[in-house]
Amino acid sequence: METELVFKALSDPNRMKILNNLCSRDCPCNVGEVACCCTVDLSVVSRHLSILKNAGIVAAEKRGKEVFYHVNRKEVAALLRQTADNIEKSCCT
Amino acid sequence: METELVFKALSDPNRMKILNNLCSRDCPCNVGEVACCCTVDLSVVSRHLSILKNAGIVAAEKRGKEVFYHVNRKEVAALLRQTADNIEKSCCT
DNA sequence: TGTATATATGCACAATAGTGCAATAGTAAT
DNA sequence: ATTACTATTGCACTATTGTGCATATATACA
Repeated sequence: METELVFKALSDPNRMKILNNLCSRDCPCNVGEVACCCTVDLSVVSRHLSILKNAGIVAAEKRGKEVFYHVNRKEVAALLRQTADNIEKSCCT
Repeated sequence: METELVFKALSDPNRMKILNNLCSRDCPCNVGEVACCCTVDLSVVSRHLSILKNAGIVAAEKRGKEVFYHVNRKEVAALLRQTADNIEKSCCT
């Protein structure tokens, strides 16, 4: 999980909406459900999810014809806290 | 201090280098010292610093003809920890 | 005043990233 | 096999962003 990829992934408004949407749910949800939170095309949401997945922020699980996404809560939180610690100390990587 | 601005600011490799450089120092330093860490033009570094400042990540203080920058360590760390908490709970804003 | 130094900004250009539409791949049911 | 549905990808287009050079601004000093 690379810090810079994570920050890059979190730097787009629609991806933040998507992440918020995913975070607010208890269960994984499919692309259609994720897409409800923003007005862009479903294909765009799919791409954003792929970026978030590539950054390690979310994970995907295929079930039938649907793909269910959920947030890697612990991992993302840990990375952010680690970065916070580093910034308070000396370096930020 | 807006979360999205902060993440956007942290999503560029040169700005991360700059932040690392600034973080690794005890004292504020001027643009020239900051610029040592990356190969881009000094004017580019100046712009990156302005983006970081605009995001609230660093602060500037003018002394004579130089401008000294330092990291707002506590504030940035607090924001990252807050975001981490939110992600672990329900929403991510 | 003139000159040197430090930083910021205007401008043009290249590279990157976000978007919508159409087409494709994969799966399930008829 | 065909149809219906979900998700992804190719493509073209637009918008945004990073960059270097030249110029401007600000300060200090001779």
